[in-house]
Amino acid sequence: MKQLPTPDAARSPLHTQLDDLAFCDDSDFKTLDGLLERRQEFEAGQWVVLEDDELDRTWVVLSGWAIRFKTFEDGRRQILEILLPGDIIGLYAVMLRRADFGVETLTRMTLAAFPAAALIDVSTRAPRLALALGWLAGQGERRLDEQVTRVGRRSATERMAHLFVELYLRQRRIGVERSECGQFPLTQVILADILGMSHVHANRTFRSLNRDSLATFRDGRIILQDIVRLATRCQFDPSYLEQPAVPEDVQATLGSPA
Amino acid sequence: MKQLPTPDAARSPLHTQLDDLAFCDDSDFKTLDGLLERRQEFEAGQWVVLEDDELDRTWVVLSGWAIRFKTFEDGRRQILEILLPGDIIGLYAVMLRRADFGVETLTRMTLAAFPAAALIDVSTRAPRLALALGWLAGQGERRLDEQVTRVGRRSATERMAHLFVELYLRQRRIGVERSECGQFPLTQVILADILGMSHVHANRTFRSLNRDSLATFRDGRIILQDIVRLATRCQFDPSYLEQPAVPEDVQATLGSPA
DNA sequence: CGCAGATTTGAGATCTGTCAAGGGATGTGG
DNA sequence: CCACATCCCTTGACAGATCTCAAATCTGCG
Repeated sequence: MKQLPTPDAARSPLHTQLDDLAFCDDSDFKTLDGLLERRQEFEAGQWVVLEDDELDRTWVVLSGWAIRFKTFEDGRRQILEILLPGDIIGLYAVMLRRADFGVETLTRMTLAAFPAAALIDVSTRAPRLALALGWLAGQGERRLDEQVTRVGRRSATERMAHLFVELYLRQRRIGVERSECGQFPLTQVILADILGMSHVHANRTFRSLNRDSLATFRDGRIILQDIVRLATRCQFDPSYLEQPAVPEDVQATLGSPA
Repeated sequence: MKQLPTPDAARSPLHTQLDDLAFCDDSDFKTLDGLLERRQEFEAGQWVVLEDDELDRTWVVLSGWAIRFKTFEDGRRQILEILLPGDIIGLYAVMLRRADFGVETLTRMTLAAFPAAALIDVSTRAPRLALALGWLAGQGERRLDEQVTRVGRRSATERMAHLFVELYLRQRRIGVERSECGQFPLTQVILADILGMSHVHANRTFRSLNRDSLATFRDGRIILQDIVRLATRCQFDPSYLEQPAVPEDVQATLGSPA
């Protein structure tokens, strides 16, 4: 059975994601909350993870936006993904104890540290929760697959429209207010580095969407005006974002939530 | 302590990868072999996983080459990664019970089926092994990060050189004969779909490397002629392929191999 | 031989990057 | 309040990269 949202609003995005699985129960959430002891605030533009850092903890995003990226010596930068509330940063990287990427905040942000040791405990102490975290990691991998195809096989306009629709749907899922959906704190330089193009071309591409009344810019934020036409423009297929149900055999093996 | 290679040659690539961790012992390998019951042969050009298939098992590559990819309705295709012996296909996808990608063999291939149920068992029955598999998955994710960067932020020549060096190093790791290293069963159409370019441009790019005596083509295979200069050409940084040591606290928690 | 698939090349159109410059908003110090 | 710096958005011009279309060549195979 689905759980009601936790009173603690700051933690709800992760719970919302896990709730969608209809799989964890209150005791799992208690275990999770126990593991997420250290909470930490960041300002916009701060580094959370340095490239090539040794990594002894992973982070859970409670609020705010961040980017995960790689840079070259010559200054080129590729953003691998946008991190939103409910996302987990570097679940595997922490197992390897090394970050091959940097993480930087785009807005004020609340994060919860997830010590490496806890990750190993969790599989024995709360196998259902461990599976749920693996589930989230799987979601992240599916998004990364889509990022490869977006950058590799779509035109500039398609790339941008596709990213916008993805972000919109991810906001919807984590329970962002309807009126706040489709508003992104992204600069055009950041868009360029996500989509693998120069910032000049990112501007031209955005202006083109803007001329077609698909997106606009106000108060430092990108605002989507017509999701449906954006999705049409890039033949958006939302299946890679969908949350599949938990198979029955898995439920049988691990036991249903209370 | 490192284990000696298993007598069963066909299974050795996976063991080799796991051996590098110096982490699993004989009983772990026995457990692994027990899980990999169904072995299956494929011809070149066969489908292993259909796009949008329901997925009730994952596969371990024992020998041969394959690609994991996505296609569009209009025929565009993006190859997400090259699969080599020792790689695991869709470890997370199987948890989600759905493949958002296809897998197709490039050569004759031996695969071992890894039933979904076994994945859930393994974390309780052989936690060290479960961790080792997570490790491998982490390696795969790091490669995917690099694929995003390669496609998004490198020139055509850099992309191709970078892919070649990666494949060479991966062959080295899994114990391919020195004389066989740097020989790839890849067509230029496949190269194009990995690197996010047209096959015409893939040809021109390859010809350019060929003119510089960096790579050549013989008997249907690409053959690298000068790894060092290829690596220089794309400022190759091998750190994303390196196998970090198992942290001491992890060893302490799970116990050392016998 | 004839076919299918793969490589190769040329020509022209299109896309994208680089360089350069200007404008607007914001913040700081005088 | 102004001067100034900074950051971001915007645009034009041009060079270079890449795509598409088309066709020729080559190779393995039945």
